[in-house]
Amino acid sequence: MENRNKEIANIFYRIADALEIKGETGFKVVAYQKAARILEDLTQDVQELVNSGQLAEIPGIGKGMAEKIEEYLKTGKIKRYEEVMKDVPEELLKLLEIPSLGGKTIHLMHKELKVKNLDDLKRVIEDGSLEKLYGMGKKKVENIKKGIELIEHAHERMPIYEAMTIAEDVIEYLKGAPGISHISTAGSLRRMKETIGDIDILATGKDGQKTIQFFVRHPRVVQVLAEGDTKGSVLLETEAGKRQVDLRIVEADSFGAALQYFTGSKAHNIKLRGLAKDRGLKISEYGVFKGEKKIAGKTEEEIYEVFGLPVFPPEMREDRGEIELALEGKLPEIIELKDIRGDLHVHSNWSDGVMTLEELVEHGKKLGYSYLAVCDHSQAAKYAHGLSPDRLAEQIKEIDKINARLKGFRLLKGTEVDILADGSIDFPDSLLKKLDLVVASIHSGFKKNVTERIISALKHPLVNIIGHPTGRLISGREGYDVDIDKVIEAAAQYGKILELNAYYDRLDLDEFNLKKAKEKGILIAIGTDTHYAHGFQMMRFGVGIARRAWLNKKDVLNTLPADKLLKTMRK
DNA sequence: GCCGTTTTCGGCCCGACTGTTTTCAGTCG
Repeated sequence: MENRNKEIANIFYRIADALEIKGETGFKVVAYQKAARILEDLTQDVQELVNSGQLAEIPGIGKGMAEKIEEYLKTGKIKRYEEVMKDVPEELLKLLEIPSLGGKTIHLMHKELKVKNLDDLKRVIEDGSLEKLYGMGKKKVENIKKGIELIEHAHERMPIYEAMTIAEDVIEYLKGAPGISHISTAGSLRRMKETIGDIDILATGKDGQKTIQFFVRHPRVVQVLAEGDTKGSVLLETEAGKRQVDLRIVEADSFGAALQYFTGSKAHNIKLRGLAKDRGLKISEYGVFKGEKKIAGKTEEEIYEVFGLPVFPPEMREDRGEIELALEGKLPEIIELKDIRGDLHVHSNWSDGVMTLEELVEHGKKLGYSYLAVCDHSQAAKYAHGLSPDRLAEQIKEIDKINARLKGFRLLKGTEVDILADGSIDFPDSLLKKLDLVVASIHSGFKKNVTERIISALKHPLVNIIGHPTGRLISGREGYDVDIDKVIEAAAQYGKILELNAYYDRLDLDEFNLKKAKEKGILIAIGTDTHYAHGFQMMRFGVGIARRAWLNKKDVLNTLPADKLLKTMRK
């Protein structure tokens, strides 16, 4: 069900690619891409919108798109797609992924040299026939060759934690550059997307050229892709492979405009530019202009203020309705990192963590939290030294002792208990009753009746939270065979809480499912699932994703003080 | 292909960079 939105989106993306190669006007290409993105962002099944006749009311979905969507829902096919693909070999679409190679050139090499795939392309590079085409030359071919190398050597998106670590390292390094100030991340990293393509950094500098020269001499640079006065682009060697980092240098007077511009998203910016146009203004990375006169540029506040708009949190800048709402003064408040009063999922050395209970307390206090929920594994999780019922009983006593000595901080007695193959819970009720909170998770049998098992856990009166509800791992696992919409439905029905696991490789629920959960009034618990001290830092990624889903402070359980949190839990 | 109380036709975000040209096209973000 849920995937039909995605299926149609993919077809639209492919039509867009094919049209680009066919040399259609760029506006059609953009129209298909926009429609595809709208479908991906929907929280409802597109069929529901068709049924209620609301489909064509969505801006960006016109008559043509609506017809094609309905056609797909009825017949499983879109004629226009098949038509378009008649002229464009399947494998040709993939060539668009090659940097510095676009639709026009692909069209040309397809028509003139009968290039149909990557191998053909390599051949016409080697035999020199590509270079002879009109408008081509030695350097263009050389750049295409480099582009091919780039995509063939690991260029997939990186997890946000990795990107953030690299960015912080580069920013630290750049502080030593001559004349530099105002350094910031930009792009999808600043918007806190769960994965990042290139790392974008923006700074102001007195001498752009010198700063860029300093930048490209970073000790881990293995290739310089571009080196100009205002822009540098490099590949850095990291443990995970080569990663691209771009640096832009602007004048202080344009910093806000550039930061706004390079933070994106592209769709958000296009909408903003449309607003500018309506008002006879022009907006670029240098500022907002009225005729020749620059009327804003120094800060993001200035830029947005021109349009009567607030400074959007970067996480909201996706053109998902934020601009329209803000124009009506109805932009919702979203949660902030400082609203978090504690971490609701941490492990100790009683199971597979490395920190003692005392160390957990120490770290929790240092972070300014007022509680941490100790959620060690249960006995079925043998690989993780899951606790037997006796050991858990012992841990409960130990935590009571520690809490008795504490003021203004407490360890919550929790568990991350396994949901077993038959949907039952790995601890007896008598023990669960002694806990402050019960997180139930799937850790085995990823393909066996997962939906039913999770729903039976949700029905269990002593289970409060479902941990990492889909089980996906960003860097390499699809997740359980689970119907997450049914799980969300059931959580709403039984008044239960779903976890946003903040560990960077999980971020589960993701932003789309969080949005669905919020719409059903479900409370979210954010926990880092940390097993070691550094892992507490994952909270910022969890909150970032929560912000991308527009969660409010009230949607998140651990913005509550401990007593209220416990009261909520007992309801 | 989408969209509209300044338009149902003619617009659609803007600029940098590169490489190919000799005034511009393609690609990118």
